Amino acid sequence: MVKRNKPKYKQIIEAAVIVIAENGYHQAQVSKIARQAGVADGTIYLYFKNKEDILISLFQEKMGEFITKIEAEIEGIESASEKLFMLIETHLSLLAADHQLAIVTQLELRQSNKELRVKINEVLKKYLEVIDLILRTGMEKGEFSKELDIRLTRQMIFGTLDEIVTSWVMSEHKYDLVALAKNVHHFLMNGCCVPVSKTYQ
Amino acid sequence: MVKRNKPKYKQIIEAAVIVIAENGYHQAQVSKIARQAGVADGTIYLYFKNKEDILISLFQEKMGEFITKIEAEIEGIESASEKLFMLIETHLSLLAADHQLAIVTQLELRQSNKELRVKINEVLKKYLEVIDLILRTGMEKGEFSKELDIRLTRQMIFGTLDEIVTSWVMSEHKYDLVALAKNVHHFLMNGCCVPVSKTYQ
Amino acid sequence: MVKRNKPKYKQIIEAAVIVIAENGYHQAQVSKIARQAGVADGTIYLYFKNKEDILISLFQEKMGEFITKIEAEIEGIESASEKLFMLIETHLSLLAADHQLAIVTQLELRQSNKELRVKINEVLKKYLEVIDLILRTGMEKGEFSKELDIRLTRQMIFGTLDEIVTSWVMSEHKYDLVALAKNVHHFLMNGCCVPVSKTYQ
Amino acid sequence: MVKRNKPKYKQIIEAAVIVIAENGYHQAQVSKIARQAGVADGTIYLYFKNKEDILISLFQEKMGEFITKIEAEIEGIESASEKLFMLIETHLSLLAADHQLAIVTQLELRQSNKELRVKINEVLKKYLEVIDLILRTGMEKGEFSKELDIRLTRQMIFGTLDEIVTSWVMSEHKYDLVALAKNVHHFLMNGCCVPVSKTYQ
DNA sequence: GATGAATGAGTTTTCATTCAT
DNA sequence: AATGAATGAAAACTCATTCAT
Repeated sequence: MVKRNKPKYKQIIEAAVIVIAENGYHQAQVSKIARQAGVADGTIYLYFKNKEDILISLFQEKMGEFITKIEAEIEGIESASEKLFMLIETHLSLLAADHQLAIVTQLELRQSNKELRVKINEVLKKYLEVIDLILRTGMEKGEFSKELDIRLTRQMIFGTLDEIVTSWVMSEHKYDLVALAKNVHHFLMNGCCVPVSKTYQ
Repeated sequence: MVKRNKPKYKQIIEAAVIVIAENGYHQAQVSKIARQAGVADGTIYLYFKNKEDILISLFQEKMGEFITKIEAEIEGIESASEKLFMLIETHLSLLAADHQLAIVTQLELRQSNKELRVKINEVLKKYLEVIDLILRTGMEKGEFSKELDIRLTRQMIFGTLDEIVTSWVMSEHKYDLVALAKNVHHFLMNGCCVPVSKTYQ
Repeated sequence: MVKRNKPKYKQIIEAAVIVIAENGYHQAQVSKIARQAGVADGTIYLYFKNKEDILISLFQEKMGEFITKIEAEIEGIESASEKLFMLIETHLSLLAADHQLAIVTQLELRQSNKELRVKINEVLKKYLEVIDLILRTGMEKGEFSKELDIRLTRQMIFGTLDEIVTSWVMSEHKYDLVALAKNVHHFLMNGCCVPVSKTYQ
Repeated sequence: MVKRNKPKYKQIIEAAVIVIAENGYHQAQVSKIARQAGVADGTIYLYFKNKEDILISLFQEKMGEFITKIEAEIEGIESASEKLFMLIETHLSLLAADHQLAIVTQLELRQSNKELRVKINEVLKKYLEVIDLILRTGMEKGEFSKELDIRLTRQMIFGTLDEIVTSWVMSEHKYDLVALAKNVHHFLMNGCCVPVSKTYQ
């Protein structure tokens, strides 16, 4: 049985989310996480190589669930545009539903050192590939412009979503994040210019 | 004469940019910055209240120049769309032209604690207001959709630019950042959908 | 088991006495105390909140023993005058027997900041209460003048003893401190005037 | 003209008294004293060798005045006992009349390092000699017991006075210090025992 | 497997003093 | 005589990680 499936593994990760959300990245000492998890400091090191490993594992676990859920949601959908809408809505819903996780991923984990963020980016790649797939599908189906620069478009979609969620977290969740999905989708599909075609309709 | 205008003030800030870019945020000790600036450790504290104050001042100075230059570029332009293009191109140009500054603002300063980042965000607001102004102008002139949610659109534009520059920095400046301006502008104006109107024209 | 009873607690306090006596208050760095105690610097902070806490605890422990011993010595004695003599002799004996402690309490700890000295004074209060008790007993028994101002008399007795010990420490323990007890007691009982009564004897 | 007589010399010493009384010994930086004195930091060093020299000079000047005044008060007095009373009363009066000076000499200057306190003790010697002289006079005149140990008695008198004033300063001058003179004198003359002789009178 | 006491490296900041003007 | 900008040495404390039990 691998460590990943033992109860204390998840227990420690959940404790880390809570401790980081409540105390901030720099005040999330290993001993605090251990206390929150109800284990001894040393026990942490039976499940994780070091502190950084807790954070990477946290991100992997949470991002894994995140991607799985999004893929499940968009699976049966035909239209690329609708797939994109569902990705946006699920992205916003999942983070709106878990304030602590949102704080940890949008604010706190970004304070980690460059090394850790490189590893986080590797985990993120899987999510970016989901976006890429939607884009390629849309281009093949003629829904999206054939001239899209995939990498650039993916960066813009991800950057857009990320900034929106971060702003929402920094505003202390004052407004309804999910309600923005429709507008976000419309912007990503049509930009901010006046829809010329419609004026001729 | 205020400290801000004394030569050592700027000298220390330039030293901080170099030291942070080369060593990373967490390895940028005050003594290293002092050595780079060619002053004694204690001299730093004649110009800055504490280490955090160096970083905030750095961001204020650089962001101030950044905004001033962008405002100068877009000033005489009539069309909001062209203003937006110029903002994008200048944003990318300025950071492409100063690799060290790009590393510091896109990667290193984000590792700072929440307190510092809150202060950084206050400085950022002035830039976001420039974007807002372009959006409002464009809406009034009929160039941009009248239904734009200003806050949301501004977040998407800034999030897009920020993610593009960050990706470019993390790729270690492997490609031409400024060359992306045209595509970015097109995406922000038209989104990723097939330009329906044009097919009917 | 509370920290106070763990062996390292006392070990660190004894180390602090030695280091302060040998190096002086301002040269008694935490790392020096740790080295003398045979523990790591960090271990100090498992037993003491901060450096000041070491010094307060040192004073509390030593003053606690001091008072306990004096109370034990004077307990069975009937006469208030003899109680006072025993207090004087024990006070001088205990400090004469521990040169290092005498240096620390008479000279070095007085260099501490006001905050620490306020806390030291709180500990001292318990000793002053022992003096008060002797004075009240003596007044009730008719041994001491009924017109004594308790607070003032206590201050004079303590001030006398303190100055004598301090002078002895500053003289670098050149003479026999305990031998002074008899004269000190006589002075405190009779003052410096000619014993009028005796002239009539 | 020696420095001692130049106006800035006294000006700096007065500034030091004020700054130390208001801020405490450890918060009395040279630059603060300079500002209070209305001179530049560097000017201090035209009048004093170093910071310690300010403090020693302060003590010398103030103690000099102190001794001069006390000597003037006791000069014409015949009786040693009355001389002693006048010394006590003047000692208490002078410090009661200058709260700032009392704080500085009783509390703040004692935080200085051992080296400085050794020099302070040298200045104190002159005062102790005044006490010694009274004692010797009294012994010669038959007012004081012929068996007095001069050094010890002087220590007890000084220790008594010092402790009384220190207690008063620490109580934040809550009671009338000078009013205690009579009782203090009576105690120093007769001790705390019941005046046996008088009962026979 | 679990514990938790012990370790020790590493950095910001203050402030007395100097000296060119 | 007076200035005040510049200097640079020095120390408390935290916390990730280990390892004997």
